[in-house]
Amino acid sequence: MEGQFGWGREEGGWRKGPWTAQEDKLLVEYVRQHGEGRWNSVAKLTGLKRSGKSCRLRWVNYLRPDLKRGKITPQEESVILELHALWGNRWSTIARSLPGRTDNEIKNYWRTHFKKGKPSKNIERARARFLKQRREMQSQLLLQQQGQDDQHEHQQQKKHAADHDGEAIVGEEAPSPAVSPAAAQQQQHEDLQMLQQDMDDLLFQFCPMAASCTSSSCGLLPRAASASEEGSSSGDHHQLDGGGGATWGWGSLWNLDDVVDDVDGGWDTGLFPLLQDQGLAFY
DNA sequence: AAAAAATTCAACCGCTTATTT
DNA sequence: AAAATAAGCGGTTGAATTTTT
Repeated sequence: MEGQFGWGREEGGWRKGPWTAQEDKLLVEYVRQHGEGRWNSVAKLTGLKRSGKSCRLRWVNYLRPDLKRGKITPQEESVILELHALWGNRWSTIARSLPGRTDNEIKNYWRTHFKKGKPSKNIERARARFLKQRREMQSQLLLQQQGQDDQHEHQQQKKHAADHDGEAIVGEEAPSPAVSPAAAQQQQHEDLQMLQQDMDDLLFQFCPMAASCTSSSCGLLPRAASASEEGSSSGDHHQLDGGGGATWGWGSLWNLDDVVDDVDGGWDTGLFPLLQDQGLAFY
């Protein structure tokens, strides 16, 4: 039997839910004989219990032979990034510049990777790991310090206030020439804290999202041609109403995912080694 | 090792636009 | 010219899968 899962049954005459291989076969056969379109007659002619809408969707998003399978490539990704910055959520428009990719696919990709406020999961994870690490480190340091810290009037050690809006850059501390051992310790401690802060900032900076998207990596014009596809109607896009548009967009190249996915080492090859040079370990 | 949380993505829905009758 | 039907679009859902705890 087939209706195994709760959603996948038929409802109001039409089957819904995931397509089976047999259904696909029927639809493919139909298209071979009759071409694309006239989706409502699929059910009549083939006995498939699917609405025309469902048939069209299945064909367009999955069965179409010119579809490109597999992961979105880095090149494709940057096209998506740029075009989205340019046009916002006009998925189908964007898809026209990515042969073999569907609007649905691009939409999904965007949502899972770049949805507002959500840096790539890799960054999130790295950051979570890092913060955890830092927490532990700090408490450890605190204990350590309490142990050997006698009576020191630490007057202005908290000089860097909490609201750091500046752009911290790693390593610009100059250790003062001659200092007592105790002071040196203190100094070291501060350095460490500062470094941690810096790393924190760095992680964020690593995810640019500053705009400046001039369509560089791909020669794509806003409204221009690309009409070569499907040959039918040429000017089919709706007017670019003032409302939509690029509400925001980050630049094109910050493919951390590439680094992470393609190179095996993940973060070991990216930012972290740099930080590890400072004598800090992660994981 | 198992349970919980997070992610993914195929497919749905409602709405708009285009085409046909 | 208007109503009806079909196609297209973008947002949303939720089962299956993967990752984390």
